[in-house]
Formats: sequence, structure tokens, C-alpha cells
Amino acid sequence: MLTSAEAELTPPSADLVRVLADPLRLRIVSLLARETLCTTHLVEETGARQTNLSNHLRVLREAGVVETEPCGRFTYYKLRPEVLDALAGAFTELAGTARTTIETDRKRPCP
Amino acid sequence: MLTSAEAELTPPSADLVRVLADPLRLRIVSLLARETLCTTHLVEETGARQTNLSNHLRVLREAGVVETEPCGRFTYYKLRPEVLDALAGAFTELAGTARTTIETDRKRPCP
DNA sequence: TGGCTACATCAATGGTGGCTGACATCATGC
DNA sequence: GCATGATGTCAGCCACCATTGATGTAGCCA
Repeated sequence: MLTSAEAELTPPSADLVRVLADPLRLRIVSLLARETLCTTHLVEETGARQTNLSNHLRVLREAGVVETEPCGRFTYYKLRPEVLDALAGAFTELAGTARTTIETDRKRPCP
Repeated sequence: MLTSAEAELTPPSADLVRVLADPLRLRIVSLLARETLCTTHLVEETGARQTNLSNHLRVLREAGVVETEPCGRFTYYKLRPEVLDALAGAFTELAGTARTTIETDRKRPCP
């Protein structure tokens, strides 16, 4: 049995965090959490240009955060909750390990 | 009673996510989760320069992710788990809302 | 059916912010 | 006083973001 400090941590993906670090992309994710929307709606909600949104949506798509669903001329975007859950789980694990480290006062001795 | 879609979401802070988006900073956070370390240890572990680490540690400190604890000539850095927990909670909430949206197929109609 | 409008994406450019590294400064312990 | 750890500041570089222009595609209507 490994202690929580010895256990293998699965740190959050830096790339995924980076994808979500942009304010506009985070805004898009928040909007898509409430409603499945197409680009036109996102233009109305955010005030950003279509091409700008398209670029950010491509980044989100390539990162696996969103998936598309064609609907006539329009394209609906919806979130993939499992990706967000995995990220949340990684941070929770990190926080748990840190809490144990602090409670047991685990320090590496001064050199 | 508000439905989960109408409820106020507390989106993750873009600034905090941005702080954690840098690979080196994420590495620092992962290391500090296991052990409380000082800058010298972080230099050994990461191979980065002291000044570079100091800059990143300042960013983490100003974001409230880490706190310092002087120990003679050295300075120990430890994580603040509540910040990571809050972030994880925000993503969990987002994922939950998104899951409800998908299961109930909540879409805004095409214009 | 043919043309047209609107939605969506891709490719390319310019500008801005962030990361890194070198130097200087301050604090601490021997 | 000297050596070492830690931080602050500045300049250079690079990646990312927003905009522009062009292309492709799906529906609408004469």
C-alpha cells in the first residue's frame, strides 16, 4: 500500500489547462455548459467575430473539450463533461495530496 | 428553486487557470503537493534557474496558490489546498451542468 | 434549376503579452 | 566580511490572440 505522497500523481494536463486559460474560451465553455449552441449564438453572446470564435472552437475541439453536431447550415457545439471531470479530479487529487503533506508537515530538510 | 441550468454558475477564475497553465508552474505545484520544498530543492528537481523559479513562484504567490515560510537562509514553499479545491469544484460544477444539458438535450433553436 | 445569401472554416499577417536569461541588490549564517 | 540563498529589474525572444481575406457548403427563393 502506498501512502498518498508516494502514490503516482496524475497531474493535470498542462495543454488542457492552457486551452482553458483563455478568457474567451472559458466563457465559451461556461455558455456551452448551460446550453448547446451554434456559432451564431456564441457571436451574439460574446460579441466576438465569427472567425475568432471559429479559431477558439477549433482549439477546444482539438483538445477534446467540445464536439460538433451539424444541423443544416448550422453547427451545434456541446461540451464533453468527462474531460472537465477528469481535470477536476486531477486538481482534487493534487489538493488532497497537498493537504496530507501539510498536515503531516512533510518537508525536505534544508541542504 | 432553480434548475441546474438557471442556477448561477461560479466559473473558474481565468486568471487562476492561466497561472496554472504554464508547464513549469504546474510542475512546481505537483512537486509541492508531495513535499514542502525551498527554492534550492526546486532548482534541483526542475533544472531551471533560480531567477526563473523565483519569478514563477512570485506569480504563484500573488495568485494565492502557494505561501512562504522562512527557515533561516531558506524559504519553504507550501501549497494552499483550498485554492486547488475551489478550482476543482468549479470544474466539477461546470461538468455537472454540462451533463444535465446534454442529457436533457437543451438546445437553443436555430435562428 | 440556377443563383444567391448566410454560416462556417481555413490561411496569413500584425501586434501584444508572457517566458526566459543576465545582472544587480538585499538578507542570512558562518 | 564573505559566501550563499532569494528576490527584483530589465531586455530579448517567442508563442498566442485578433483581424483580414478567401474558400467551401448548405439552405432559400425566383
